Amino acid sequence: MAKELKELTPRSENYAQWYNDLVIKANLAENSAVRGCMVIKPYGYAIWEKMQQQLDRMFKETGHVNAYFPLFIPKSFMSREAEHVEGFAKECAVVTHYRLKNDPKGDGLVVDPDAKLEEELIVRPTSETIIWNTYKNWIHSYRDLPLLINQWANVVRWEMRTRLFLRTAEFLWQEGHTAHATREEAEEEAKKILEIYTEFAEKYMAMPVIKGVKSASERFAGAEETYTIEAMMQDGKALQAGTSHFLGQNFAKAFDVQFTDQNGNRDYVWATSWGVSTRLIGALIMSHSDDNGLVLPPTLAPLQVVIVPIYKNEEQLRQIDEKAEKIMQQLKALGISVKYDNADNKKPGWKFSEYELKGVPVRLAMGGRDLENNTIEVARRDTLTKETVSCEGIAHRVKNLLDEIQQNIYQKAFDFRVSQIREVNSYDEFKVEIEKGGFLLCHWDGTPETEELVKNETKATIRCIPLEEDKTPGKCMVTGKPSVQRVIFARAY
RNA sequence: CGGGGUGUAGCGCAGUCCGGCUAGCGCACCUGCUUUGGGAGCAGGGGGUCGCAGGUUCGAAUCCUGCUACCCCGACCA
Repeated sequence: MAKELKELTPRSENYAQWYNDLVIKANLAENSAVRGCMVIKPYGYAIWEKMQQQLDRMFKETGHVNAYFPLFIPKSFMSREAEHVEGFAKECAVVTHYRLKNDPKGDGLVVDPDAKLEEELIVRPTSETIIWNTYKNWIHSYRDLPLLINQWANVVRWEMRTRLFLRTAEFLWQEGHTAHATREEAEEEAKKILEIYTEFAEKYMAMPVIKGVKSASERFAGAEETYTIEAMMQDGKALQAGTSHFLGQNFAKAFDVQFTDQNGNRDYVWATSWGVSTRLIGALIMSHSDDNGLVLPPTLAPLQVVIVPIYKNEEQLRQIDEKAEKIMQQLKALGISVKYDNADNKKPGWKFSEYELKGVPVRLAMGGRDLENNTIEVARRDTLTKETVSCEGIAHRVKNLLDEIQQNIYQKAFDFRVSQIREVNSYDEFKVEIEKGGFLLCHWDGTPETEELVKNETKATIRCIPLEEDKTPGKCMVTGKPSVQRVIFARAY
């Protein structure tokens, strides 16, 4: 498999296959017995836990709290907000019965037709409806606002086509749902969350993203504005990494959530919702990995340092054990996660490959030569380079190296993205350029018709209307009509 | 739901066109010895209702019929 993996370079046409192989080989996930679902294996889940911890900290620092709402949503709730129904109806799993029984014909278990639910239950594809139905009872006065709640949960969307981490039928995520007294405050909340997602992506995932708003047709079902962070994978395709929606008063009106303000006036509350999912693990893999396997940023790596002994006999191993133990203590004292792998049923070469595959940022190796010279070999995963250094001050050296690796991984991804972004001014040029991948900055007349045309002819969509890029007006590349600013077109996952 | 493909050991596959002896290979697994600075070598061993059902035949993984599961490409999407 390792050989096959090498033949599938990250930028080849077989990129998707490479990705799946890598996920499976690195022991992150596998397909489950349930169509379109995945089993997240311990190592993959450990990465998710690191992400959760960091995000949760950031949410709490900004005044949010966690809660939990039901998995099942009465069907009638879904139909309350017209656009929301439109957006999700086609991909809902539905519970219709609550009991099985033995088949009278002896064919095993069958659904008991007598146990039909009066009202079907939807397995949540997202929780806006059931949460707003609950908020109705929680919000009466301006004193109850703002309500800033996040939920860590699983959701189900019955997608036609699935891919490990990127699009599974069931996935894990966090979804924030907030209620505010004013439009301004809700809009500010949506933007604040976008900033949190951006910081998380860039600082922790080492993945540069572009902040922007979605065009009307790509907007979340039921939202007035959808903010997004868009990342670029190593094959030049775009991946939506997180979204934050300003919902206006749509859900408040659909679920009749009103409050009384300081002046005694009744009004509907203003809402936001936002989320990131286990798709981020996919984003992490596709942003940094190479032919040797995962490359994880130190801040999210479940294991930051591994120490591998190389020995010819028991006596030598004992000596290495002793030195390694000391180094481990020093590293742990600096808050670095470290594992000493002295299992004797695998050879060093095997371990080297294994930890590279799993993306452990720094590998330390100690053998007979090192014992004599009081040295240790330091290998870094991002550059695949190694050097032999003195054991003196090794812990601080490793700590600095981890920071350097974090920085380097980000810079590499950033430089790659810069090389893959270009301005395109005519539709003919666009058709040629889009085949090369990357983000194309183009003028667009702002109409869904033009967007649709481009999508049908080139499979490229508007990833976002950037918030912080060049705002110079121009003319639409397709129709020649006026355009307020360039938008990003790309093919996406 | 339209178009293509595949079901043979835990995983990956060959064998199928052109029926034939005990169904094979690589990885993984077990045992022993030698090894250990980049996925070790040698020797031995275990593991299969060849997707399911029926048919043709002296004889079927192989031919025929029906069924079924999964994968890929499209419409859908975080």
